[in-house]
Amino acid sequence: MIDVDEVLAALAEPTRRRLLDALGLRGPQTATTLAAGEPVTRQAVVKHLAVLERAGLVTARRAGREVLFAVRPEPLEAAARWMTDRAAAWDARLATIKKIAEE
Amino acid sequence: MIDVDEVLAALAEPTRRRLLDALGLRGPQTATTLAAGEPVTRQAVVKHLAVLERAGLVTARRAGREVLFAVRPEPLEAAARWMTDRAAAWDARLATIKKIAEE
DNA sequence: ACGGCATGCAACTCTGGGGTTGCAGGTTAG
DNA sequence: CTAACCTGCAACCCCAGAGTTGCATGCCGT
Repeated sequence: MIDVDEVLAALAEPTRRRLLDALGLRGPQTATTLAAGEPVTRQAVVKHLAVLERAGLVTARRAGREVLFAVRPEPLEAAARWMTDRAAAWDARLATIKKIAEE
Repeated sequence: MIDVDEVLAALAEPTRRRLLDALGLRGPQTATTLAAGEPVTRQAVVKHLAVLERAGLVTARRAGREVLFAVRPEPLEAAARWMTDRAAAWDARLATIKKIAEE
């Protein structure tokens, strides 16, 4: 369901991370509002939000003439699990190698 | 110490993730060996390894005429913590907003 | 000593994606 | 009704970075 590849690609961008922080800190906002706090155009923000939405990190909700974006924590948690799983696997592997080397 | 920005940027690349998987699965290997299992040149692999090393995800160890690369789990764990922290903060924020809306 | 293999360095190509501008389409407030 | 405001679409610029080729350097085994 959650595509870790897309989540990681989305998080690789500093501007996108700042947008997520802004949404997480000050609650749901529109692209225009977000753009006011960023050094880029509204259009650039819109594109970033599209990437974030594709990764499942934000959801868009229409309210009249404006579109509110809100964060969604699940993909972050999934990506974090993906990482800890790999880290654990590596640790196990390294331990095995060390053990073999000691014999 | 560990720069989450660089870790995320490093993990955003599919080839780099595959290289990490190869190293985590089959243990320390040289750039040449790794390149044999990838659809790209050895030079490309070398560049990727440089990025991974800068992020702290791998370490290089010289052994005679070859250079062995090995994974290092710590940066992954740090990045995972970074994510879960943010996810938790968002959850708290969302709960607060929901509570306010209900009153 | 030398042939073979692995690394190291440099210059070059080219595509993806971040950013911009300009304008058209809706919606709301007054 | 209309002016103001926000969103949506399209075309365009630009550069970082992924990838390549070619060659020089360095280490090993025999």
